[in-house]
Amino acid sequence: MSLNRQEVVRAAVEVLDQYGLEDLTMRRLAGLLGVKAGALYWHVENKQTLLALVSDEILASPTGNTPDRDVADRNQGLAEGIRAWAGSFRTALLRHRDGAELVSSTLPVRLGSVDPGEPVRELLGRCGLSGQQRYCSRALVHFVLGHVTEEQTRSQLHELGVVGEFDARGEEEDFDRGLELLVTGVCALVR
Amino acid sequence: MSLNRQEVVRAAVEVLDQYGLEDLTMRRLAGLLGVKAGALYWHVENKQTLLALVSDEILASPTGNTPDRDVADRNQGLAEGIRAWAGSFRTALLRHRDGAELVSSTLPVRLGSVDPGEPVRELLGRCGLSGQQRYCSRALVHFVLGHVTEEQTRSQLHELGVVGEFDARGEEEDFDRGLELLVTGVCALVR
DNA sequence: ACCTGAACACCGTTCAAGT
DNA sequence: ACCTGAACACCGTTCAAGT
Repeated sequence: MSLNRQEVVRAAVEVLDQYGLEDLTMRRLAGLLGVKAGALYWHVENKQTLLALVSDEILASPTGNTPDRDVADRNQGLAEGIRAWAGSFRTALLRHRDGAELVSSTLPVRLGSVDPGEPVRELLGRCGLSGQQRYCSRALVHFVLGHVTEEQTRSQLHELGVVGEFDARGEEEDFDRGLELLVTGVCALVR
Repeated sequence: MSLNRQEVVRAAVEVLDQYGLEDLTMRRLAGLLGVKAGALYWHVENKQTLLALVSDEILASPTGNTPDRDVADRNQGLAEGIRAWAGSFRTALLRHRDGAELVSSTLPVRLGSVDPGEPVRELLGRCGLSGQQRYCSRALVHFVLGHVTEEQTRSQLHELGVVGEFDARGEEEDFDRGLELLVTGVCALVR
């Protein structure tokens, strides 16, 4: 029974969840798969593309946070659409240890095939903001990734006993209120 | 003539600018200083704190972008104050190769002593938004770091001939317009 | 087709021992 | 006080050779 790309990626997600991004090494992954490190290079070109595949897996997983399909068709719909997108994006990242850091590191390299900003650009297009899609989606994606990266880093530092408090409720509040700043800004663009 | 902490940090900034964050290794840094790698541990406790010191150096450097002192005292002053802060923050990051990535990685660990969000919290306080300081400054810092990280990564990929176009003018436009979304959102909080 | 063995060129960090 | 030498326990990647 031989390996294939999918199994390698799924095992990588397991290593990520158990040991974190820092300890997601080719040798450790090979160990979990009962194989030597060199064998992995038959299935993936290098570590960077493997990380891009893991990133795609994280972003492609459904979150149960999907918006009502027909809510998003005017101004109130724009705000709700952005909130729903941001919520499910954040949820997807939080599902895996170091999810936000991994996606952040992998995104600008453009090796992955899933673009988390795509749904929000589509939404903006439907709301008559075709000329504002690029910079609005960039701002929104950066906000979510930055916020969740900080959340996950702090929660891990807390678990290691390094830092004082970690208030999950407060983190979500800050996320929602910070997002609302962008929602207000985007909605103000609509005539 | 023996080394000291300051010289180590300054040499680290040189290595960063010439070789990038990935190649800022203790061995390479030691080489530049004419010393063996182990010697560095007499001056800094470990690599992570060294990176925090480098991050502080980057953030502490003046940018010539400082705002007019007495513009920032009402609503128009709030918007202008945020723009000035964001501009000088971005400029400081752009002064060094991988500046944004370094600061991002170092910030949540809280080993550094310079907090880039501090000036903006002070500004918000002066404008009657004391209850909104934390989440507003977080959103602003995440936006700037995320945007500049993407700018620097893309510009490097472009130099390596990996990716198509890199339009510095367009990047700055996206930055300004994205920032304006947050400026609008923050200003809407003022009664 | 898929994997092993073994190497190459690196890492960060520690620590006895030197001066 | 400050640094060397040498080691420890790792990395990602390549590639002849095996099956």
